[in-house]
Amino acid sequence: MTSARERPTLEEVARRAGVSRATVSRVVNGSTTVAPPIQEAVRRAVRELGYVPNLAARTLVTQRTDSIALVLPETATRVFSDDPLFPGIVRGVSQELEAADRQLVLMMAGSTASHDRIERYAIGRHVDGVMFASMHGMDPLPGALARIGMPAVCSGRPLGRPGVPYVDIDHVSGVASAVRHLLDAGRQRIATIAGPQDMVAGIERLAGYRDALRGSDRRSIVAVGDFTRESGALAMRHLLQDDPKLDAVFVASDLMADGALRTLREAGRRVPDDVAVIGFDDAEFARYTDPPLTTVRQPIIQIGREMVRLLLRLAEGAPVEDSLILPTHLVVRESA
Amino acid sequence: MTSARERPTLEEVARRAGVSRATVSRVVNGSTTVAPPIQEAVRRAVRELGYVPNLAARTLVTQRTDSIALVLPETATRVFSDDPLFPGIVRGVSQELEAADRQLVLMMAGSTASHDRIERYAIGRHVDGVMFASMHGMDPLPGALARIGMPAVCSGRPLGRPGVPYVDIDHVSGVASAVRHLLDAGRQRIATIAGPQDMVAGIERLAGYRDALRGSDRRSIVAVGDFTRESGALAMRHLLQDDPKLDAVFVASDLMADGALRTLREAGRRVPDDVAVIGFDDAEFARYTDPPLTTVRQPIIQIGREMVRLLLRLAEGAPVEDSLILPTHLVVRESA
DNA sequence: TTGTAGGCGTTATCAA
DNA sequence: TTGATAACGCCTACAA
Repeated sequence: MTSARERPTLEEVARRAGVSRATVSRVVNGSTTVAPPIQEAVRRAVRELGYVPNLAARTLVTQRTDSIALVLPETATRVFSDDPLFPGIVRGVSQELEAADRQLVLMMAGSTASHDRIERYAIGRHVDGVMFASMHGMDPLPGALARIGMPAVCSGRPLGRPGVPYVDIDHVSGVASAVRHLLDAGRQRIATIAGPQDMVAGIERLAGYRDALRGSDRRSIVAVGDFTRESGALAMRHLLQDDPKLDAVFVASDLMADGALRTLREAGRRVPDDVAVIGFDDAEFARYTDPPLTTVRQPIIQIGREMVRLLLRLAEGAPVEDSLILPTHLVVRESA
Repeated sequence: MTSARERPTLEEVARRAGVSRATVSRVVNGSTTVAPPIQEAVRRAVRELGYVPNLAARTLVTQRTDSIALVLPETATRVFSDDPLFPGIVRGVSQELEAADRQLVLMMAGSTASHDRIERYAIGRHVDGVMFASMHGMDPLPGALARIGMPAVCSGRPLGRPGVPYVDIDHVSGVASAVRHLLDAGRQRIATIAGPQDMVAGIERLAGYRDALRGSDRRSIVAVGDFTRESGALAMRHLLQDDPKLDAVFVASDLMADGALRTLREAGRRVPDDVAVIGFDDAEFARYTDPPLTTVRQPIIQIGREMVRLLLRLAEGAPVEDSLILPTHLVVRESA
């Protein structure tokens, strides 16, 4: 109904305030070298006209957009499902970006088409940098972006040659602390439910489990899930079939651990009396499972924050380390 | 390590292909009025140089960005919590946007600062249009955007004077079907757990409940939550104190209904024998509650899709209706 | 301290 | 069918 289609430009503000475009630009961008009365006049003109800078024009000359993309190569459904890692990362990223007055652009890429569109978006310089999380397989995009000078960082070591800086946790030592806890408790048959083997978190935690068991005389008992609750429940059923006498299981994510807990309950096993269970992540809900879950905590919010720091330094041309590995620690509750 | 900092421009592609900038532009944008051999030469140059158009420059002249924002005035934590409405909206929006080859920019605005940044972002024309969902109170932003010619639509009727087109459901008739179901079953004391009264969904569903009860001789018994599971559990406790003999409760969201179910269980009430429970939304998990939840289904994915359709038509200057109201229907399971 | 002028990389309007 | 050329709106030397 209302129109006022045309948006005012610097030019018009300048005319109204009786100064040049340059002066208006200075005021708008907070330069201090403008006489106070003129500043005031300009500000009034800005207010009266409702002037807001055209970001495209500004970007064209400054070569920056002040916005940063976070790419999650997952469908919206999966991103918003109850996996607590996504909110954690997004929170950390948001906090740090807010502090730097940058805009977060969240992009989900569940399909090839959307993956391509994101590529064009980033290469087209709609954003100043790109962060990746939850990567599967060997995605060439981070490396490709880095190669053409677009700042990029990953959460989790990229598979293949890194090519871009990344923030990750020490999966192996995290898992080691969990397995050691089980060994110390005298558990004899320690199984694992591993994560998907196309993701670095899935791969490394399984490797960590194997490493940790090597020193003992226990053999490894493995089932593989995909980090969802359902896959955890299913994997637990398989483990129970493979070795009905198992007395402990290290699960590579809390969500899968929750599924495993359900299966154990249905199978009549008591936790931790018959079977000890340890998860990974220390998700919010881990405190409320039945029984409360012993788990390896990873500082997920901090991971998000560190990604941003890394990226911003990268973007301003500062030297950055190739990787940042954050520590984990075991949170002992009642399930083991 | 690698550099190749400078990105190739149209100019360089033109030089390499031995044609003018205009011709390159035509090829890049798929104009058919270019001779095949020249097209081929240009394409090769594009490939060899790894040319990708600078979006800011393009936007500056075309006045469009091909990306659309979805604003959720909530913190990341809340958006990613288990409320099934967010994923539903995002899925619907994504699907429709993908079909239109537009980029989705998801923006969360839990704080005033981020709300302001989003305002600048939108007014600065970083996007071609803005969709709002989960609005609280009387947010002036949608109306403000519309007034300056930025296409905007809402999910849920905006409080106050609309000012922008919106997609919503028929809350009142949805609630009516639920309450009628309870009345038909002979329930005598029908309570409600309402949603937050700064959101239109909270307000209208409560009004619907009151309307529906008016015809009968039942009195209304009301507690208010904020659409979270915890608030539902708490509100149910209050209702039980207010009227220990209540035999039915209509809950304004499935998440709150789940909380209410838990409270009822803890209080030793059988559902639906002692107390019938009806929710609203038909979330995924409503099928798996104990007992499975009778609920009012709203077509959440379709809401997302319709918002996009409305917005795209608005953006191309086509006439659009002021609002689109989608139907709901009662899904009867075991809780009522 | 303020203004002038050039240029950022495209698209679009003309002529040729 | 192709090529100059003028915008698009802004920032930033540089000059005054």
